[in-house]
Amino acid sequence: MWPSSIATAPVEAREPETGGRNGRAAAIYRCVFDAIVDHRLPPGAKLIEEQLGDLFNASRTLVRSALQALAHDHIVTIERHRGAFVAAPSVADAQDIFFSRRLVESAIALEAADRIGAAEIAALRALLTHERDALDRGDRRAAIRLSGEFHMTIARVTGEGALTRFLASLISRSSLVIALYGRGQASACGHDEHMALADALEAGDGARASALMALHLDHIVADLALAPRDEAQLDVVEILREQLARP
Amino acid sequence: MWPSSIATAPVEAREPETGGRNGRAAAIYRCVFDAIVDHRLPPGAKLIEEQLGDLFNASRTLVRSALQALAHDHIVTIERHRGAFVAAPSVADAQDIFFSRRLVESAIALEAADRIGAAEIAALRALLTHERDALDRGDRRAAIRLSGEFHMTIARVTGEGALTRFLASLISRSSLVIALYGRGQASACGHDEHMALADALEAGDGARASALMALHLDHIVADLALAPRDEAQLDVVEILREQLARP
DNA sequence: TTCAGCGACATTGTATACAGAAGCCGCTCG
DNA sequence: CGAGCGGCTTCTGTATACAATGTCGCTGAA
Repeated sequence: MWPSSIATAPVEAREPETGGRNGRAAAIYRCVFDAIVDHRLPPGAKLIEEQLGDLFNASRTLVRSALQALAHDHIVTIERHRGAFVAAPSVADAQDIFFSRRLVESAIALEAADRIGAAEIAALRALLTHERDALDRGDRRAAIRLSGEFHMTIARVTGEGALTRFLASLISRSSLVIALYGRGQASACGHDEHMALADALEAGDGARASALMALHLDHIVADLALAPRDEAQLDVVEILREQLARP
Repeated sequence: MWPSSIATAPVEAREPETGGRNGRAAAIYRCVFDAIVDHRLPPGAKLIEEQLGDLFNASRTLVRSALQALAHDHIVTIERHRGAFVAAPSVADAQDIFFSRRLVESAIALEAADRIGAAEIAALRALLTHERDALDRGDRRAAIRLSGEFHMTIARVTGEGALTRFLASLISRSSLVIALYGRGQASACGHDEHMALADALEAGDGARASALMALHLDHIVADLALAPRDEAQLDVVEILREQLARP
């Protein structure tokens, strides 16, 4: 009675998740989003409405709309009467992001191992090849993007829906975390683990895939330099506070 | 030990998640949000900007900001040049929402069993008492809200972060699904299962809690009347499509 | 009676104007 | 010479005006 297409139909294919806005605002959203995720706009960078408006030949109205959507995704922070800035996740935020990813992605891996098909395996292998290339030629930017693609490809095996979108949001925030706390090439370098993950998925071994995924994310977070930034300034405050507390 | 006010506290007390907006827009957001989740505004209801603006003594600017935030949460649908409507999740959306909840919440239950403390157990028990009361006096609205609170309380054992917010969003969308597809008292009626869940958590039996959670959510979805609404119209389209495909 | 065409109305999309807050810079005074 | 302060500038917050577009009802003819 009900066509089977319902099961596989994308839950929301049309909307690029800009907060419901259309065309022009979405373009601004996407452009700024890409710039941030690609580390062309660093955390903390100020995003001035009129500036962006001039750049996109749009009024502040549209720019604000895009900025609000970005703020909703925690990619941008809006401070009252101060403006919008590229988000700078705190250490606690970073831990939260990876805690969430660990929980969600290990469950996804378990699920995906049962459902994954040949085409998807092939897609994963292709991504791994590109990732290898990017690492070989030292293209950090591409490596990070491909790593995200890899994780998203696994997630999409379970369908395109709320969960996938949530993970996409976590992955883009991860990019910010890496920009802030990543050191050297460590963070993009789960390449071997990615391969092991693809193997486990291909073997249909959900339990192993799930465990590998958890481990992989643990390693990423372990490789971060999770110390608070702005040490100098923070230290001043801390030192003064300690000084005052002393008898 | 635990103030009873918790029972009536909104699902998401701290951050109204309005896309970073402040004060007035957040108030509009919250008011409309509550009205929708409490089934005072039915799915499909049109939300006219100027109307809401008059109601809140605010200009359309603020109303739009709130509506966009709601749209981002998929509580409201914005159609270009047509306006904003209370979202009416499709059958596929409903399945997606509960698939996501099942995956996330069973993992959360596993985690929470290890971390839950006496105070949190007590909070769960208190919620169950209130839920019992609500069911006894046939207060469907309260029962649904308390059920959501119960799930959120478990989630909060694992911390307050992205994951908790995501679940809050899924739970509010569940409320819409129940409004559309819920039949009788079935959907609010996981009361016994909630109790078993609390027991498992108290016993620290993560595996059992996780399994119970998955089962519980399966039961909720099984109790929905997941048939497409607007059957007449859809049938016409379907029939014509079949007609055309015929040789 | 029904349906197509058309036009007025209602509602949203976008731009802009104005007000208010926060930060900055130079000025003055100790 | 340095610190405190007041005006100025810049940017955001909100309202409103105008343009674009969809909706609905009316009219007229088949």
